[in-house]
Amino acid sequence: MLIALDLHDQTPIYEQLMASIKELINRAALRKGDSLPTVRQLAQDLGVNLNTVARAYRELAAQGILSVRQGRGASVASARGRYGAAEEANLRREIKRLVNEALVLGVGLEELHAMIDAEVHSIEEGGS
Amino acid sequence: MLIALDLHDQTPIYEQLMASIKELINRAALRKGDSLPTVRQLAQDLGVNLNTVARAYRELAAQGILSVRQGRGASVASARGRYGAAEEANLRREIKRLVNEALVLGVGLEELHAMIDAEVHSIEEGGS
Amino acid sequence: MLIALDLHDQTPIYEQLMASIKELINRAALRKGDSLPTVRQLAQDLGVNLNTVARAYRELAAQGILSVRQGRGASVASARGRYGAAEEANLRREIKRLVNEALVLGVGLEELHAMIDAEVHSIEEGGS
Amino acid sequence: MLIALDLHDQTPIYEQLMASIKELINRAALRKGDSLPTVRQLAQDLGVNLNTVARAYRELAAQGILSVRQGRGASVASARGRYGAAEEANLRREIKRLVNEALVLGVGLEELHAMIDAEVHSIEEGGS
DNA sequence: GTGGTCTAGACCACG
DNA sequence: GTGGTCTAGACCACC
Repeated sequence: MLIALDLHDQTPIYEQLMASIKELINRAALRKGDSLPTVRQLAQDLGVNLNTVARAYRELAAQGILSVRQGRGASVASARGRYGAAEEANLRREIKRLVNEALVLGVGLEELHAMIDAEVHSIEEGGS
Repeated sequence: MLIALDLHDQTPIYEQLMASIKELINRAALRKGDSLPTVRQLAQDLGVNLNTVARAYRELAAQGILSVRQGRGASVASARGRYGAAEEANLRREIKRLVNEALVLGVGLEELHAMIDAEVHSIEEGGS
Repeated sequence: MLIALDLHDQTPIYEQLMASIKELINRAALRKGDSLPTVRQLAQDLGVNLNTVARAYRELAAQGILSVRQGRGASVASARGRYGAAEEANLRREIKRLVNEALVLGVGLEELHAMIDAEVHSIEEGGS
Repeated sequence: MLIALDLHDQTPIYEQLMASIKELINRAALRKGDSLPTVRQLAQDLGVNLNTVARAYRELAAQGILSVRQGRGASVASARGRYGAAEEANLRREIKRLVNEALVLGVGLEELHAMIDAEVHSIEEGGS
């Protein structure tokens, strides 16, 4: 459960936390059914407020990624329905944004694909 | 100069504006040296605050994409150096985020590449 | 006595249990005077905490649906008075909530009635 | 903009707020594109904390019902996509719960339909 | 001046 | 002991 937050980064802490947990799931450091640290524990470990962690857990639960229940802690949801229209639209928006960002920087299509592959491999191999 | 802002989207307007201008450059609707509308003009056309447009121009200039000179308006920078370390780090961060988002949604690597290609083609052919 | 709990659902387990027992009564799988499993038995079968089952039984008894006697276990109350003001107020509150939820989703009045009929039929025919 | 909260009710204030806003929309007291009070204003009017109102707005925005943007306040979303699978599943769950609640109370199907119609009419005519 | 985020700390519901 | 809710108050990003 190694999670690193960058407090200098301007993206909200709860979003960084959500991204980190998603990454842990993708690299199988967290598997379906696994329990996550308690809100209070993780908050203390990371040096952030309890509510910040709670919000991350809550939103991940709303996305169907975590299963959070009162008195029982949080765990990785054991099954997921296919993503909904909202999620797909959001993903396409991010892709569009990324592509334009890359092209205007002079990063070509092939180079972009290569960077993505590199990132995927880094995730699958457990590197950070 | 067709720019469409999505007021439902919760990304800041100035960022949407920056993305739109980058897209126009990528699809060659704006070429190197071309002039952009004045801040006041574009703000009025889009119905947004003057400061919002000014910020978009300013940040694009900081990225070396636009050239703004006092009293001469803004234009597409005629030449660009290779992107710097900050831009590359930023691009990699966005890639990492996108990849984790896709994987956790159940979108596989190949599907992701396909979605990117589709987006690139849509840009190159001038579709929105 | 087939009771299925959905651990993904975020409604409290004791409430799910109460709803399940009510459903069993409505579809006549449990008839007036029938005995229910002991708290310990049901808790073990469902893999939930003993207090959770106890609370469900206790609240159902408070609603006049179950009859619990010390040392004799729980059974379906053999007769019920007409529902009280508290129950009716509660039902109306739930209806109000449901109607607003449906309308704002774009589910019209007729569609809502149809969904209710479908649910009732599913219960009467013993399907889950 | 008359919103009444019941602080004795055990349902969370932010959920009561969400329900109230949905009701105002359904009875056309709030129409598409209309602005809502600022978070601070409404919090003060209702005598609740700013964060409580902010959460209600945020979750309504996540449901596509409100459009909330930094620096511009909140407004009723002018258009909604068809509800997703999650919303429909949730609605069906609430219906199932309501039906079992009614039947076990001795409220028959016709009576239930009548209560729903009464509620809808009360909403459409602007009564509370 | 708008909403967004974060903190600190309290109390409650659930298991 | 778990997560959920609420409050009070601060600071920041955006328009």
